[in-house]
Amino acid sequence: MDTPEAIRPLDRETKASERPGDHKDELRLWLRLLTCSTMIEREIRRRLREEFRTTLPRFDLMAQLEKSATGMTVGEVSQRLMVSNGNVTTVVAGLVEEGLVDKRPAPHDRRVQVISLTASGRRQFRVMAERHEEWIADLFAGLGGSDLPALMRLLGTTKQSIQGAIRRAGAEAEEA
Amino acid sequence: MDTPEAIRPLDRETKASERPGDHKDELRLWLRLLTCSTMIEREIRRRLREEFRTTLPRFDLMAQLEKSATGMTVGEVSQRLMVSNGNVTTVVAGLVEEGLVDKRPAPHDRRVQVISLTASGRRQFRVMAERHEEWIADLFAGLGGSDLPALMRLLGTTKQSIQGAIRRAGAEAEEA
DNA sequence: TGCAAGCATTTTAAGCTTGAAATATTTTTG
DNA sequence: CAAAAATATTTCAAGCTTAAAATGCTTGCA
Repeated sequence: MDTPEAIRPLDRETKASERPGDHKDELRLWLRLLTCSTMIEREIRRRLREEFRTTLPRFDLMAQLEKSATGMTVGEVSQRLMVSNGNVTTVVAGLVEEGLVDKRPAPHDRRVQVISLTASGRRQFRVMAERHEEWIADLFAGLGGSDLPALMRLLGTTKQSIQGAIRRAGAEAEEA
Repeated sequence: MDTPEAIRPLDRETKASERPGDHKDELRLWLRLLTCSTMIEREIRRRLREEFRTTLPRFDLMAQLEKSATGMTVGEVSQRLMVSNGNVTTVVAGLVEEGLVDKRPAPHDRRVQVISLTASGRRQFRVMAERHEEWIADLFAGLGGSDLPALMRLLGTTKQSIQGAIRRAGAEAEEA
């Protein structure tokens, strides 16, 4: 009742250009991307909780720290993880509490805090990271041989597209 | 110093099967998927806040309700949105407060609450949905003509792969 | 030198999210 | 029919997240 006959014929056209102002395909794509991402994230959270009694934010933070031998500042971590500074402060506090992470002021600039894994943190992370890698491989196991690189490439293009759009929006706000 | 010569040659091989136990490609794919999803989500949240003083959870909830003429139960919404029941309760409370959503007990089963958009809610949602669709189209604007359906297809395969893995994990837990 | 501007981090207030426990109702079963 | 099991929702406690304000330090400049 809300799909008038007059519009029907266009349903077979997939080119957005032939349906000016209609972007349902992009919307569907976004929905599907979000669904995949959400399902994986939920499952990883669940398994981290079940198997290691920890959370995804903590795991992600430790993963960043593990990559750096010398430690990272709060600012660096927050940029890498794409979360706010305050967020890093909070999550780090929990990890310090558990003795997995070390936090000390930088020697030359007392504003800066340097965060690093403790020996115990590094040990525990290695165990979790190995399991995590298996979980991810398992979740993507249904993709055929050529699907993986193809998806990788398309998501690369997508990432650039997103960054471009965000940059455009930012530049627009700049002009004011 | 932590990349011994002996391992180097394999770096050119992309087939995981030739590096038993290694799933770095899947890991990179997951990271990229998550990055895309996170960047879009953050940008949409930002624009919803700036332009409409609202949040993504509220928008998503209204979007579900808009699809149903007769209203939906809390359980239905929570399943569709893949969030907990308690979450729906909270977000609905806010929307009822603002007069955008209506909530009433189902006539035949007093455990059930039926949620629906008010006239005002429906009106406001239409405006937001139109802008939202434009934003998404803009974010994906950098994808070439064939990229969109290709990505759609690959994400479909991915979704099935994930669902399979989650089902397997669930069945495993069942056996205990 | 002294002070203004800039930076890195923390704090704060508000809202989202979850899993689990509690509540209220309906359905099943003995 | 009554008790038990199942179901729908809400409440609760804990933790995550953010933007904005506050704090404390450094740097550049007059």
